[in-house]
Amino acid sequence: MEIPPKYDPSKTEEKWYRYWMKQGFFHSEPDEREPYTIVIPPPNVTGVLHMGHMLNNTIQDILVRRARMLGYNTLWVPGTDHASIATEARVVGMLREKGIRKSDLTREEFLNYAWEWKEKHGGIILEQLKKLGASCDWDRTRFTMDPDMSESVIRVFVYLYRKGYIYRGWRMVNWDPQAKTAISDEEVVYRELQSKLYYVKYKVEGSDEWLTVATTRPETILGDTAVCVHPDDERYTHLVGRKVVVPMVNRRVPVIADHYVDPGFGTGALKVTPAHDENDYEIGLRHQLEVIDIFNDDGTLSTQATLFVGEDRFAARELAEEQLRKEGVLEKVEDYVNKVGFSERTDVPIEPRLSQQWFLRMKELAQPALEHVMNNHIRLHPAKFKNVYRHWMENVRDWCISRQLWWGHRIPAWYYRVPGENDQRIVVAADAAEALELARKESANPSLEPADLHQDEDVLDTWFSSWLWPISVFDGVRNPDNPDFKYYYPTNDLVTAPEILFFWVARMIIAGYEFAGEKPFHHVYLTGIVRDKLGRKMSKSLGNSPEPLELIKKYGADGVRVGMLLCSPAGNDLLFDESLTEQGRNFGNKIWNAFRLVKSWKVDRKREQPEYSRQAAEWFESRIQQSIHLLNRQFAGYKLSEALMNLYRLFWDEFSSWYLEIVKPGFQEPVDGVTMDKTLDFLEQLIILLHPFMPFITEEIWQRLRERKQGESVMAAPLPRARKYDAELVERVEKAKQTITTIRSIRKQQNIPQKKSLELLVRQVESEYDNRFGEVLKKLGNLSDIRFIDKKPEKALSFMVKTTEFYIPVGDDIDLDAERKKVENELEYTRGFLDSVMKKLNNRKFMENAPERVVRAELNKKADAEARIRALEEKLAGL
RNA sequence: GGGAGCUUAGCUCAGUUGGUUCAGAGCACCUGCCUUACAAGCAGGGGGUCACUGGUUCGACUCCAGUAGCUCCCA
Repeated sequence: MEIPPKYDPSKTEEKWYRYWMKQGFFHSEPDEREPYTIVIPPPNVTGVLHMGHMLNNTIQDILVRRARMLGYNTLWVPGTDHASIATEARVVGMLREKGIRKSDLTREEFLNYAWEWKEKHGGIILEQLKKLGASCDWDRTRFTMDPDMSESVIRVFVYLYRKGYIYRGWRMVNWDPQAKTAISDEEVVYRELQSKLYYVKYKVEGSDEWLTVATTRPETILGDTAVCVHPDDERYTHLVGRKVVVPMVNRRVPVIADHYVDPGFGTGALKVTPAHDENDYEIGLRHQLEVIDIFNDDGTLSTQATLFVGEDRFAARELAEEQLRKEGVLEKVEDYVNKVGFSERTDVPIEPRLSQQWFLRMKELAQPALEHVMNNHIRLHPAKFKNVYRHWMENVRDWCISRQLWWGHRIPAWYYRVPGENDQRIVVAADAAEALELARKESANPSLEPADLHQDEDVLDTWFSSWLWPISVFDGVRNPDNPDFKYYYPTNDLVTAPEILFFWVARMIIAGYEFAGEKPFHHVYLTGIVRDKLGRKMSKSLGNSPEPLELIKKYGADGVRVGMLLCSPAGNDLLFDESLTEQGRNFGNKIWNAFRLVKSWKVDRKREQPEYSRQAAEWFESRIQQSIHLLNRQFAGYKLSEALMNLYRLFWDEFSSWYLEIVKPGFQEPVDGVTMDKTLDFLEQLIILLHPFMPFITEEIWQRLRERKQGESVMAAPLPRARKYDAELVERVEKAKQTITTIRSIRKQQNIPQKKSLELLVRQVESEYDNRFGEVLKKLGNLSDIRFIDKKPEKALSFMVKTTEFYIPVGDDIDLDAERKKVENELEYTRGFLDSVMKKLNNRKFMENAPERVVRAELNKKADAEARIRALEEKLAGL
């Protein structure tokens, strides 16, 4: 069969993925083997594949495929999360296009639309992962709102509430006025903004004096309930305790003193708006200030503001500026750069807002999670993230877990009234029936009806379900004794981005210890962020992100995988460039052509194996082992980039450029049987080693390499184990290779064509030249003969490898001057080298303090250098 | 403002407890080749005062201190 000279991924990738699926290779059930488990970081159900996913899932697939080939019972659980805010925004947008407003719908109607949307669009990203070759067990695909997963979330909420970890309280939260929900601290991104600093005069009551404050948000003056100065600020001590009049609203508010104020900023006087600034709120608490909330939930001004009611907060800012100017109290306006928080979800500026939310107390829960990372029970790769992790965990703050949305897990809290009490009572229970029962009991009122109870309208933060992911995908919350959970948990590796170390990883660890009594995973591999060549984060708005599926189409999934990995040492950001995927594709083509060459050989079983081929096979046997040892170390340290480079060089340099070139039969000549078998065997080993990185091309070649039965696959081939090998042999060949390279170099310098065969003379005076690979030398160097001599020959080019002198007789056309110059240069260098060695050896302290090993090494260097110098001097004399 | 980390070839990065072949790899670059496996290739080659300054040491890319620049996280 004719094999095309270029590898075409489009002809193989679909075919083999279907084959693997059909054979059920990705599926796992518990058995007697040791398990190896990864749960996918569930991508957002609204998401489409981006470069970050490509990297992340390539790495997971490599780990999973390797584990499978090492004989583990391997499971990679795929799935998606429901992404409350993002999905709800998407659905609201879709409805708007149909002319439907969310506010016109009941909760149930809205959720019907949302589910419809999810069923239709929710699986795109998982389909895309298949194109990448991801060997997930698709039979186990999970979604964070699956019934059993939802039940787990509710159970956990009830459990934590009853344990006293969950409470409801007023807090300053990060309010997203567009999504109309609170978001967590972690979902706020701070950006520097060019804004203005307004200096506004407040009239001191009962005097002619004015007090000037500086603010970036003049519209919030409407909610001012105090002006604050530093207690030690002498400019203002006489005013403390007096009252000032708030402009625009003419409210009388006290001047208070608090250490929070920075006397150096602005005028040293701070206007205090407890409802709209976290620090002001704290000050308000300390000084029992009134709280006036001037905003509605959509960021417009409320009736409490009294002015500009119904205007958007930014319009109100301009109106306020105008009004202040009109009142003559706007002293000046300066340009000012400040940091403003934006919602990660909707990208609108966050409004600090006082609202009633549900919180999870974190301090205590975080303890075991902190310890087990610090003591390496759970290992972070690279370990530098331990510091960051510790810092966060030691300063962990309570987690706001409620969101003012409908799409998600509705908070299982019910409110009801007891006659004679002002505040509603709360019951927390797994469902309405249980809640009713509880409420009846707690209120001692058995006549309470379902209609008397009203469930909280909010849903839980999405992370409040994904923190259970490693447990709940195996139903470990509800059924901790089920066989899947017992077998697959804890999982082995988690692969994710450092960006969500706290959002998700830390919380999963917390959940693991709290709900399963055991860590969720042994290792966390933190990938870098995919950036463009210029180091900018890839984003839709910049348009600097390549379309992953287009890349796959262009370079093949294997090429893209290699490209991603080539630039991604763990934890470092990777500067992605399309040329890397090109390199990946080229590597695939190299593999393809090596395969093509070997397959093209005609075999003559009667033919005897040439000596050079025997030598090459003997060497490569050890060489491949050397790489396997290294590979195992690299995987143990999660150095996947290096592992790939190791194989890349093994295949390209060692196997293709050296081994194949040695054993390659002459034009139209057959190869002997022994060499053919050996070569096929080497190639097969290399293909197997490469499979986790490049699943498709390796399957294609593996299937063609030998007769295979239906149902067989390289996926199931055992990975070659590390065995003992002859390291010295590898070293010797390195010397032989160096000799060949030098001969080639000389040919090039002297314009001697490769076709012209040469004689190589070896002079062994002080060193022992090893001619074990002489036949290899002859073939690759095109040498007619290798002879040993005692005396330097006339009219010969010379070179040295280590301490061995080599000569190539070239007759009359030798450039004596150039040759002399070359030798002189080398002499000078070697003498300098000897000097530096002698400096050490003559240093008494060195001889006393340095370990014997090092001293011996220096003595060896001395001997070598002296031998070399003698040889060079003789050579020079002969010229 | 607080914390962490980084700085090695044009680019992206390795460099394991300070000591042989410790200054390395890939890409890029230069030169010569369309040599019937591969031009998505082959052969050969150049390139770095290891950010800077000082200290410890017989010996520093490696340890310590300071300086400069960059990045990230948190407030």
